[in-house]
Amino acid sequence: MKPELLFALKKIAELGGIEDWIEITSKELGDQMDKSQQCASLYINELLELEMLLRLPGKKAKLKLTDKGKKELLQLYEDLGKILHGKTRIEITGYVTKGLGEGKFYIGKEQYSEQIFENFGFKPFPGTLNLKLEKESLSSFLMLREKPGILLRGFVERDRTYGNVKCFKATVQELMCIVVIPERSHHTDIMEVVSKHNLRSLLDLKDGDRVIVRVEIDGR
Amino acid sequence: MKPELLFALKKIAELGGIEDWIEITSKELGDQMDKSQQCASLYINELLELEMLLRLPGKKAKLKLTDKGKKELLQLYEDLGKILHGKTRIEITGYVTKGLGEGKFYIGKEQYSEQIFENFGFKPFPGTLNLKLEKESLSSFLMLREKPGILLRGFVERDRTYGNVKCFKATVQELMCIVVIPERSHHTDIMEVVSKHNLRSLLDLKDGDRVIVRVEIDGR
DNA sequence: ATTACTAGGAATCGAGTAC
DNA sequence: TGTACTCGATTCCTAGTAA
Repeated sequence: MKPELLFALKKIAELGGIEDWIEITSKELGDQMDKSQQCASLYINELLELEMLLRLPGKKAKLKLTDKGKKELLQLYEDLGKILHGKTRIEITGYVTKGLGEGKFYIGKEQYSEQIFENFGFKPFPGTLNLKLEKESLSSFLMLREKPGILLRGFVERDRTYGNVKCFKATVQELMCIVVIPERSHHTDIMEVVSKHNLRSLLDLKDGDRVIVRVEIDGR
Repeated sequence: MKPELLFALKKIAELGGIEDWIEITSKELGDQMDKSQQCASLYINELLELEMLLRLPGKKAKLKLTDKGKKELLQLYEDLGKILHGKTRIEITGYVTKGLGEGKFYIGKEQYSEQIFENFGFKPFPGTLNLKLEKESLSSFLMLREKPGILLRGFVERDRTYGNVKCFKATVQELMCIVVIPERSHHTDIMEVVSKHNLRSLLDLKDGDRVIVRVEIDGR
């Protein structure tokens, strides 16, 4: 990807194109970037071509980044974090919510909890803390799902297939825990956390409480 | 600054040029960036011109980013953080260490603590928690020092001049606290934190304990 | 070896303009 | 209004090569 394009993407994101459709003319974008209208128009078309941008036709065109576009910026952000701080530790914030998570179902299975013990050195409490993610954390979660993480291998039991589950070491209020992402889970804004303890009672969490999870990501 | 140059800078940083001198030829840099040797050579010279890079002459040249170069990357990192997460909250990590900080001296002064009360709503405990920063956090701290923060105005008392002090809202283990930076402090790797409480005893911290401080920075 | 000059070719950019 | 085309101008990149 060409640097100029990446900066155009950044500029569009900066103007609000990450969350919502923004109305912007190629002239305006050009002005923002100290480039001509024609040039900005070109950038937009190339970004559309690359499927990093969506456009709603109209008088003043409406623009919005695609997931692919967001990922491109997140990748750059993460790269820089790694370069500047030597590691990546991202914060994901959400609100405690009642289950419905698949996680509990998985963690209950001996085959999974055994693998957690092998990888993390403890047997998890057989329940998950479910967090409804803040809007601002969704992009980070999206990125996290792309990461390899630590794999708990799936298995088959009586005609039922249990898929792989990805784990990430994390902390909640300095307590070690694990973020659990079933490999074939759907696009969701719920994140599940497991721990040696019953986090809900240990931290005295109630539905709606705001929780910050710090997730560790491998340096590459 | 030209996008290509920024990416060259990023690449050099990625190869280790942030902390140490790295030996790299223009050919190698070119290969890394999918550009020709001549082009990479040009980038290097332009970055030297911009004072974002230092070079030690020799057979294989040694390169290292300057503070200005680091700041350029940090700025980009921060921009992206703001765009992607809507705010900037940086983590700075250090180890508890004994005083020598100027902070305690300042906080003891009624004129300062009164201003802290006005700005943050509490009277600080008359002592500071001093952290010797981790190497990885130094660049973040450098950046923080550049930020406006919240200003405690200095004053004059009996021929002695007390300078301005910058503050940043922060948390240590979910506890609200304030990072304090005397405006004319020297380049240092010690960061001082004040709080309503005696953090040292409340969190049972001993010299050498590792502490993560999360500092909030204004959205612009 | 490596760096950096020159010259030519390639791409990018912006003015004018059609739609 | 807007967008996006053509087409020179300019910038950027590379091959060749000198130091």
